[in-house]
Amino acid sequence: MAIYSRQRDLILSALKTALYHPTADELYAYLRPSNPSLSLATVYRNLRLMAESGEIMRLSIPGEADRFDPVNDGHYHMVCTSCAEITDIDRSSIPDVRQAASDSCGCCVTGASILFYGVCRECAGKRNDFKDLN
Amino acid sequence: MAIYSRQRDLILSALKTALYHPTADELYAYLRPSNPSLSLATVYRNLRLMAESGEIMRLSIPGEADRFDPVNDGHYHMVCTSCAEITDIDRSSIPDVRQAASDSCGCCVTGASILFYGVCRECAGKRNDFKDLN
DNA sequence: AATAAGATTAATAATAGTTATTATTATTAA
DNA sequence: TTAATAATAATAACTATTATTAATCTTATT
Repeated sequence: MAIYSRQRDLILSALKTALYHPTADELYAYLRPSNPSLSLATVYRNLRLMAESGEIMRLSIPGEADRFDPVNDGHYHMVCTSCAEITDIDRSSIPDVRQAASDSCGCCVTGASILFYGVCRECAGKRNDFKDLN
Repeated sequence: MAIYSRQRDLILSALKTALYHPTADELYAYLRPSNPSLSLATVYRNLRLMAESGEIMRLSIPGEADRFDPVNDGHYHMVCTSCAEITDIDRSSIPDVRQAASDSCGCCVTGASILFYGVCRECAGKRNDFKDLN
């Protein structure tokens, strides 16, 4: 998808600059001050278009607003159950489970979306400090 | 969680009787005729309570309403990209990828929610019949 | 450069899914 | 039995997202 509009370009570069995985609304809040005429619907629409074209990655976490990742190489994500931060997990480090799924259900499994849950390093560190908090 | 109310009992047994993975709204539509005073919010609330207590399983599929599974043994699911039907996939038939994820991100991964995508057997069969439809 | 065709926008309305509120009713415990 | 607690029905409210539409911007063509 060619960059066709200033707004799409803005949204994509904001997403690429972000150090986390923002929601549509967070991107909007970030861009709004410097682009007062930007519309929230435009943010949603362009994120959807870019996700559909495979240019970026949509990240659905149950019970939360969708988040977006500028890197679409099929990598996975881990959600910290303590602070909700999202950590990237390289795809190549996870064994492919699609064949096992195909064998199990007797049909052709072509994709697998995995969301890991755990405690991120920062939160794990904090846990060790609990004794200091008492 | 003990069965405390007639409504919760109703909702749980309807879910157990269902031959698929219904949404809150579908359960409501199913129960309403025989229980005209049942409230949709009651269905949502009880499903949420039972999912939180681990009695049932909430199934989030991006872009769709949440679905529910009466069996909470951590099994996985496959969504047919053709007809949207959901097939259960036994947990034991899929290699555990949590350790690989832990190793990759350097933190403790305790859970993995996997949603497989593919074509169910019925739809795969239909595909072979395309020639008959022309 | 002018212009016509088509795409994109801003603004806002609308929708879907879900949760919150509240007065009332049911359940449990004393 | 009665007080305390919890659940309900009905409905309002909320959040995330998409649809609508008139106006504006792009692009290709003259």
